[in-house]
Amino acid sequence: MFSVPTKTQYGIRALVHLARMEGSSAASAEIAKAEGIPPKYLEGILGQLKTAGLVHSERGKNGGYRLARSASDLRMIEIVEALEGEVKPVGCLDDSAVCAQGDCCLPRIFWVGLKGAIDGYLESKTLLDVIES
Amino acid sequence: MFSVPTKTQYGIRALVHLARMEGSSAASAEIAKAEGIPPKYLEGILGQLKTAGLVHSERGKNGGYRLARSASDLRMIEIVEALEGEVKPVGCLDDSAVCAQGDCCLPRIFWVGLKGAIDGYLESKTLLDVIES
DNA sequence: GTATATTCCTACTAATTCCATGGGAATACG
DNA sequence: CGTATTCCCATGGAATTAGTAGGAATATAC
Ligand code: FES
Ligand code: FES
Repeated sequence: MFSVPTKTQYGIRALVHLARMEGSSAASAEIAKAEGIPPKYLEGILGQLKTAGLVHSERGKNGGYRLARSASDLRMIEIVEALEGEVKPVGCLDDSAVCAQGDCCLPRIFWVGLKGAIDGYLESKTLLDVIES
Repeated sequence: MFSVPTKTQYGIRALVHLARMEGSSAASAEIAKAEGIPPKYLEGILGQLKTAGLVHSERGKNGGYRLARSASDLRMIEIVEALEGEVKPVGCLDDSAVCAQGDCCLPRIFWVGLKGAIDGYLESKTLLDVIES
């Protein structure tokens, strides 16, 4: 239950790798080899992280990726949301017209609480916390 | 991200329904109709809940299902685990020989923490809490 | 300016998991 | 016996996830 897609696991491992480079950049293929991630797959993952503004990239020879901010300023929830979208246990979180209960569905309140518990944890941790734990 | 399978949503709705019956039993088809759940699918779900010991059943005419315990003594984590298995964000939670980091993988500590946050919430809530929220 | 290393883009395939449905056997009641 | 119900097993379709493939664009080095 609640298994995390490989995409997110790979993404975090890649960012951990970058965070340890102390500002210098690393090529996608280099990270892939070091971390045991399928190279072509990682390219796409880093692309998503770039779109979200979490990493910067330079192309051409000697190009590569580096963190857009310091690891201490990068919350884990940003990474998760960049790769998989918002935490949303059930589709009806916003949409109250779905369920038999109609207006005030009891289970929904429970799910909202679960989202809060997960979001709270992910917001409380930074990439630096992960590296130094 | 972290979407909950319909099976679990249906299972919880069914248990909420049973909890409101004040001890008397309800047939699977009856619950399915009232809650808008595919009838044949619900049969299987209730079967799992029975195997886990959360509900009792009687078959034959006038048979049906009822809660095995009072709603206040039924933790939500028991329901989730009965239907989907243990909360396990990544496959390598136990198994330390998976990742490139080898022995002490940093991301793993992060995932263990996430499991703790989710489990903590699910353990803190009972079926009665859901009904009375 | 040519060779090379790299990101970037789009499309495709393969594998896995999720979501049910179907048919009927076993059981209980009256 | 007839009916209502749980129970068991197998199957199929849909959706999501995981990974591949090929090559265009761009920067550097010589
Ligand atoms: S609105 Fe989501 S379960 Fe009722
Ligand atoms: S052991 Fe799970 S990511 Fe390293």
